Amino acid sequence: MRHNRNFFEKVWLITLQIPRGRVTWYGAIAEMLGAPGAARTVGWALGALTPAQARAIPWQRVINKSGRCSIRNAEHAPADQQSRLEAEGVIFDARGYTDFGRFGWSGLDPDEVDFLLARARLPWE
DNA sequence: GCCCTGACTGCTA
DNA sequence: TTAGCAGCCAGGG
Repeated sequence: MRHNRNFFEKVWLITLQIPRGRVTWYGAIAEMLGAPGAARTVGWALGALTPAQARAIPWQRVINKSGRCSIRNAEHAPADQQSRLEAEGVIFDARGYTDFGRFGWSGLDPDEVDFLLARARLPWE
């Protein structure tokens, strides 16, 4: 497949598809984009959102694979991300872990990703 | 093209 | 169970 968008934009488009009250992890998004080892780059892409863009992208629904919030951003602390998710109905235990079995997003099939990247627009486009 | 950075991961101790 | 560490990869300088 061939896309004109850069990796960051692809990450944002995928993130937009995560339903309210569901979460996924960095590596899962990287895998959907055909770059299984690029989990760190996914985190970087979300960190690169401007404050205005961050209001349009549900970045809080992407957490690390262990089920915890690992955000490191000047604008937001892990506790902020967790409370945003709790406001959507995601439950965390006392140690800050959530259960992918209950709140995990099933993700997109390769053909769905293909269609999305070819057709979807980012909110500010 | 080389080098550094980062909201990650999986393995080892 | 937690901590450290090396590999990971796209962008930017």
